[in-house]
Amino acid sequence: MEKRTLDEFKERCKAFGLKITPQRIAIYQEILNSSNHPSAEAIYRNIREAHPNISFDTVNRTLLTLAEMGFIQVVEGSGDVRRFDSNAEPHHHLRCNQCGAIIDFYNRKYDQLEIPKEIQGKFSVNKIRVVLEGICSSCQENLKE
Amino acid sequence: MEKRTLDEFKERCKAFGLKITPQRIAIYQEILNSSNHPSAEAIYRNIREAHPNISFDTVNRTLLTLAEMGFIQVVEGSGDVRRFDSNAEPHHHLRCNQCGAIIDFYNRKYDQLEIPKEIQGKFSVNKIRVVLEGICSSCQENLKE
DNA sequence: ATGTTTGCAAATAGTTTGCATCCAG
DNA sequence: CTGGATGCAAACTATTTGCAAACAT
Repeated sequence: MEKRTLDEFKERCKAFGLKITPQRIAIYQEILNSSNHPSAEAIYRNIREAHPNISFDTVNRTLLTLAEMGFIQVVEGSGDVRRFDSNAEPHHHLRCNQCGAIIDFYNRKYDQLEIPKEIQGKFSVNKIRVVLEGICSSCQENLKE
Repeated sequence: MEKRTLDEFKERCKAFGLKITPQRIAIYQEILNSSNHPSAEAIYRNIREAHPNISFDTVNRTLLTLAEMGFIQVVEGSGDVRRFDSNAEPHHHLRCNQCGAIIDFYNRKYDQLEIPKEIQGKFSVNKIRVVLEGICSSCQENLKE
């Protein structure tokens, strides 16, 4: 379990050539406190209480930067245009982080994954989907060049 | 494997109280041909070739309707506002189809799922994520009322 | 000093809504 | 006929871009 300290954050910023600004620190602290999956707007609202002068753009841009650094993640697919899947059968997805392609695949084992006990009863599951993220073959080709 | 015929589509429309219009049929045929995961815009462009008078709104609205019918799916999360996940550790998601909540959970077994042989080599996987879709406990409560 | 970051404003993109007209049932 | 569906336009919402001023290094 990697530890998440302010110092570690500063180190990482340096490693990425990013300056340490009060705004970045405020955003860093806010996002670590949020246990749900907030939008930029929600984070902005919270931060404003302590930092009334911060702008929404800074929050939004910084979150995107933090995601690039790998400090946080963007919840899959959100923010993109809506895409439809003509395949109504149960199936799983390969997702290319480079080009954004989504490739369907089928797998019996994945369809039949066991639902963890902690979840049974609390949450009623009606679909299991496995998403494998990575780099598709054509992007791998392109990266070689 | 359920079969996808025009007749079956018409049946389903009737079952949902939806009228059978030339536009619906065109959209139905187009979406079945698309093996990738198109946006409404992309489907609209394709349909226009054969049906130059169709409007984008009709395409978009019909796709949403087809998704409600369960005829097609919407790719997870897409079209929503962007949401961030402060948790950079590998973890999995519970997704409530009612209220849209995303709940993190951890599971060792899921982290270590075997990558299907067909995929190894073709696609380089660097993250495995399991998404369990269903209804969260608080929405289950609300539905009882 | 200087190059990045910020805050503001404007532009863009995507989605949704309202409504008059049209058409399937 | 009649209610749902369509097409157009306008309204919204979210996201991105450009740029001058401010700031970290």
